[in-house]
Amino acid sequence: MSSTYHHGDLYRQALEQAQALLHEEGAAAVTLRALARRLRVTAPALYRHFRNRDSLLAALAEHGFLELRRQLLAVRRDDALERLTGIGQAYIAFAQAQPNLYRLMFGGQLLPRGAHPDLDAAGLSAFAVLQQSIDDALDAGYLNGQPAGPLTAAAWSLVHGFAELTIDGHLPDEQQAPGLAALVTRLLLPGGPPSHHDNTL
Amino acid sequence: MSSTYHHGDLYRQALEQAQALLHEEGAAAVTLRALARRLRVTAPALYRHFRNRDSLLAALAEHGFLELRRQLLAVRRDDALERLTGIGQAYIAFAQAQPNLYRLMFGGQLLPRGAHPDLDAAGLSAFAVLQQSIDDALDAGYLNGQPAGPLTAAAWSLVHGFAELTIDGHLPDEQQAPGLAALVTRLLLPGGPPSHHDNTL
DNA sequence: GGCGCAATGTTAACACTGTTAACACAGCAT
DNA sequence: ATGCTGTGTTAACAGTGTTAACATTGCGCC
Repeated sequence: MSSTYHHGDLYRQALEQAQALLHEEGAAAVTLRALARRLRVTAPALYRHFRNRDSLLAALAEHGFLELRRQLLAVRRDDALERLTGIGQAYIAFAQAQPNLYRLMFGGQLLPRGAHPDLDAAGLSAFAVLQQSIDDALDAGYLNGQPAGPLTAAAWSLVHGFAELTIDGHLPDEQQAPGLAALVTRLLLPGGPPSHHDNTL
Repeated sequence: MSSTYHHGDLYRQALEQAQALLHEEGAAAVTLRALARRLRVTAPALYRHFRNRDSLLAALAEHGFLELRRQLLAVRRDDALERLTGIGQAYIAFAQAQPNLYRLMFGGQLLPRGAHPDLDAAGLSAFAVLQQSIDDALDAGYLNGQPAGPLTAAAWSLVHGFAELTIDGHLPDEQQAPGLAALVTRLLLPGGPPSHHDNTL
């Protein structure tokens, strides 16, 4: 009827408004009908652009992983070890700035893996940044040459766990001071360059 | 009409079947109507025993925290440091054995904190076990006398993060070998007590 | 320019969900 | 026995994802 029968730009605007909904009210509020209302469009219109609701959520999470990767890549330090801790802090800052997005990315709502290949790929590409920075730190002689695999798993576990516990309010308030993030990311590391360590494979 | 108009035992059976549903199909499948069907009861009957669906989920999560606490308390070792790593591994084992329950407990679906006081209390009581074991390790001269607060935050972050990443399949498969859990829980720790010379207590 | 097709919207409908109000039965205390 | 309280049922409402059928538009093509 009017000039707006064809929205013309619905996919992009849907993603934007869905992001807004997610950020403001959480994943449960990202409902196809609510989203449609915001866009002044009927709900089935969204099915022209998303296979279903899960697929919309997966797109949001995928964007989240790409943005996380971007923010991790933006961390530049001369020293490899400082860059590693900087990346850890950037990771935690990302989660704390967008808790609802972060919960969607890791909340296990989009499992099983493989259901959304693009999402899996985006997640891996973010993970790769962390992995690379650990490899770099090892190459620079840090971390006592511990095996890279477990080291990466431990580092990611630490920042991911800390991020989740803080945004969910599971840690006492005093422990959420900004400085603690820095401290925690450093705790993993041995005090300095090569000293003896009795962990072995 | 029949002898089963009054079910007599609905609260307990509802919790049991809800646990089963959660374990088998995840939190999204724990629906009041599905639960009612399993119990051969109509959905509104459940409202005599639970304020609403969230409150049922909170009860499940609360039981989860109490069971987790029980399993952590069951870890007994002579050495304080060994007990600490044992607790870390028990924590991870709990999450891996009941991933859907663990995700409910930490998925942020039951926020904000304060909405379910009993749940918060149960969570704290589980956390307290970990905290106590760290205090004990510090008292025994381990962990280089680092400040207990950040140390606890880091330890919990590590095990929680590792648990979540593995149950969600975010870590490469090879890194999920059973031994890795042990290795990761140990990575946090300095090589041992400051030195091997005077380890009194 | 006009035509037809593909893209993209709408309407109507179904099955499912949480939730509430009104009603019905059971058992226990008086 | 009588009535009260606990616990279940029935009926209904609003909101959700999703699909089928239909309507409109814009663009390529003659």
